[in-house]
Amino acid sequence: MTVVTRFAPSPTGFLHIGGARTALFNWLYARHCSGQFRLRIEDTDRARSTQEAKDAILDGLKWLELAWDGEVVYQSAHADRHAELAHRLLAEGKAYHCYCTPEELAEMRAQARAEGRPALYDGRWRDRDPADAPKDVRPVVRLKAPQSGETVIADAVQGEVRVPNAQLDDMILLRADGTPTYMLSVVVDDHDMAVSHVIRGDDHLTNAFRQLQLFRALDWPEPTFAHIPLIHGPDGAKLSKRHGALGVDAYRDMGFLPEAVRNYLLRLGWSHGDDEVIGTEQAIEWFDLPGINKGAARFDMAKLANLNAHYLREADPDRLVTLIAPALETARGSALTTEHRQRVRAGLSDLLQRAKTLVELADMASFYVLERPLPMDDKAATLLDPENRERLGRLVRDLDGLAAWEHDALETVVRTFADHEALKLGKVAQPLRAALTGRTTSPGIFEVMTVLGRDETLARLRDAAADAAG
RNA sequence: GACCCCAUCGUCUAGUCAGGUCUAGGACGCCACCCUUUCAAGGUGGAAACACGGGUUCGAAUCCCGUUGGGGUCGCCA
Repeated sequence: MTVVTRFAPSPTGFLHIGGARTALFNWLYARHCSGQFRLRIEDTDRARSTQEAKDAILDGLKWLELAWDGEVVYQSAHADRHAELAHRLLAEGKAYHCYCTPEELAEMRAQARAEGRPALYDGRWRDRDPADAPKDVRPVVRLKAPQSGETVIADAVQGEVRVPNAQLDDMILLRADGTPTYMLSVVVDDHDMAVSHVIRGDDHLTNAFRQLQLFRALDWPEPTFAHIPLIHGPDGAKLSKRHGALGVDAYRDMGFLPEAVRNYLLRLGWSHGDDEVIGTEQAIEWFDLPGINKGAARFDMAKLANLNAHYLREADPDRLVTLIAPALETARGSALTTEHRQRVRAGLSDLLQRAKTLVELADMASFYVLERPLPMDDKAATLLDPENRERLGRLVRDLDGLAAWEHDALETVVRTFADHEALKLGKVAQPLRAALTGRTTSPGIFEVMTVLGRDETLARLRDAAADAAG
């Protein structure tokens, strides 16, 4: 049997982090089984579905590099097919018309609740004579679900879960206006798309029982269900916008790499022994449904950042330069020259030991491409007092005479200079750093001088020294 | 309220199904020290958990029951 999984979001908002994980698990499982990963947009609620949301979902999946197989299926396109099956059920006596008004239903629920009973439809039109039908009410179509016994799901993640059928009422298949409901559409589409494994958030677990009843009424083979736990916020409550229910685009903007997000999401609720860093190929090989935990996991930005730092260091340097180039151009206010790119490229490995995100990387790299005179942050400006500026002026003369502009030679000159001034190296290195980078923290100062090159280094130092004179 | 699910360091988790090898392992974060021109990175070390109560058993983190806590679902939404 070919494994077919699907990711089926409703286009009512962005692709949030929980949805991204659901998509990842479906993608991974399909790849692991050499099967198919399909994408279906559940846009049957036309009032709430938007084009922006559809674009955001597609863009999010592309950014995460979770490619789907075949064409995107839009559920709304199959409404006729869905309705047709409801009519088939009606003709077979497996469904019936219900003439309850919304008000009547609300009253029914309120009363059931008040009496401590489950808030369900009581099936009052199930076996009633159609001749009783009121002329002024358009009926909905409900499934004639089993009333006794229990429905059992052998869930690949949750295990065997059973619910008494008395807890499940006759769900609506077709609304009063004749359009299909989600419950009907999902089952028909999953069948028509030959979906073999339904992997989704466990907020759908209770829906699964009703869907199973529908599959049976239709005499269709049942898919395997796998309900994965939801992701919670750091405080244990449902993930909200406040702590991470952001669109995946927000994570991209925060400077995370898609491979890092994938690895993080994979480890959230799934594990393979003590392995933490799991690349995509490895993930495809190892991923399986039984490894998924049943409990909800909390989202932890610090761990994502740690993983991101790891993938940043493993990433192709040229790719990183390309990724941070826009931010660097914004910082300097104009396009980057080839020399700028080369400088950033040369300084990258050192920068990478300090950055956890692309945003941090771009920020730390900015001094390599900024135009003179270099802007100084407060601490750097304070450090460059008249005494230190004059000292830098003297250092420029020693540096200017240097034959080879290399790391070790530069270090020798600066150390010797510090000795002559009877200072510890740090007393010279810090002002030097301020003059060269505009900040008090940066990669190793000799590394900076090497990457900046003789001309730019001396020019920046003269800028600082000149201020002492003026 | 009804139904369903879950419960190991602050967090993600290994171990649970097939009880002993667990004075409970790893990772992130945190703390200390080392390294050091700053900040990091790196190295070394450390604090930190089986929710609680009953059983079953020679023996329970592991099995059973209960309690508590958390989550999910109860729409002519998806």
